[in-house]
Amino acid sequence: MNLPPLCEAFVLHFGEMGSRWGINRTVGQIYAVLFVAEQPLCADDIVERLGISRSNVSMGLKELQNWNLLKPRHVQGDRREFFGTPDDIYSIVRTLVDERKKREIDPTLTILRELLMQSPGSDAERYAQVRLKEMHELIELMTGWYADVQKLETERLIQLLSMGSKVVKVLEMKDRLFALPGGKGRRAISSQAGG
Amino acid sequence: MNLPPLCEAFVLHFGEMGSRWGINRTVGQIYAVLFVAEQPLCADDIVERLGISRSNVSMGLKELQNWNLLKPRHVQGDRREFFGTPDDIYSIVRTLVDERKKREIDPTLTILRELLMQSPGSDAERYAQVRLKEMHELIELMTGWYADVQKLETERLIQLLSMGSKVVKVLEMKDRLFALPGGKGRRAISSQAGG
DNA sequence: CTTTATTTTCAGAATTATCTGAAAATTGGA
DNA sequence: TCCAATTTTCAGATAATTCTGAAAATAAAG
Repeated sequence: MNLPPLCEAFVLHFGEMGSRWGINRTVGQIYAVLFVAEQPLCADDIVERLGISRSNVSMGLKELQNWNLLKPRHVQGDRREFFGTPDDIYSIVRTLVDERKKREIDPTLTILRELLMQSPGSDAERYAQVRLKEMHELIELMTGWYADVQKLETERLIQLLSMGSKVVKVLEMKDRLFALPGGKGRRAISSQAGG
Repeated sequence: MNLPPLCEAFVLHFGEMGSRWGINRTVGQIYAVLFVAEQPLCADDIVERLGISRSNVSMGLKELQNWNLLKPRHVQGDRREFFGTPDDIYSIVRTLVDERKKREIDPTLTILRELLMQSPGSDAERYAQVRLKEMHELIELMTGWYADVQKLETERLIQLLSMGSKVVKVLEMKDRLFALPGGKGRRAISSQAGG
């Protein structure tokens, strides 16, 4: 590997992590190299830095492009194609989450809905549906939260995440301030939650 | 596979998804079988349902236990060990997130901190540190949010997730109500966010 | 159209992960 | 203690994946 020690350490770790997330180690390393590179790189730059075959780099770049994780760049007077990663790290995370959702969560929700439509043919199936319904509701809750929060501009998102659970305190305060007689103010939330 | 069609469809899908998340397909299937089973199962029950070898089941169960994902159960007058999954699906997700954090996020934070302590020996390393710092701050923001939110009881968590970005509206309202002259009320949040 | 730089494809090699059966270890009861 | 039931281990077999080099495809420049 032909990289400064600091970069190499990061690239190795990132590749390792990638392989635990269902991403090919090499693809993770290619992404890491691009992430810490000040300038966009072409395929041969990556070959040189990682010491892997040109064809391997080609396939890796293709995969990363399928994930919308790369920014293609052109260098004046150079026929080769260069790639970089988005400057805004939040946009990287958004892309990652969106793509994983599309590939993994959405198909899972589809299957769960299909299975919940079926009429159970036995006690075993009836009980399985109870569990599948719980799972379906949980996934919907989490994806709903993400879909909503995703619309926020980054600064607002940071604000929200920084608050953490303190938000709940604010909600309680809001409830106290605006509660109608009989606690009507909270019912809208509870009904969404309960399922 | 010796399962009712509905269960089989779920088990197959879950195994497939598992393999995209760095979990062995068979381990995913074992978990899925336990998840939809009304009663705890012993290893041989799983052998029968999945049609895989006894030793494979043994290793799979061991791995799931390392992830704290199983509840060992005992059946009166039976020497065999039985396993189930927690009834509360929220506790399952908490365990999953905790374990992944422990195995993947925490070591990553450690490495990032180490690399950020080093004095850069070149422009390339100097720039890499800029990017690594961005990544470190983002991960700290997200894990901080999780650590905080994790403490909430499930009902509160559901409430918070159901609100999604509407929380921001409530925050804005709070700011307007309690802002000190000169906007002092928001500074605590902005400083955490900006880095 | 031809040439040449560059990228992509893909069959087979190399590597890695997974699975199995047989043997060893463990455990609870007699 | 011994025995029998059960679980775990692990070396080798099997299967899946990743990687490579060579050839094909593509595309810009002449």
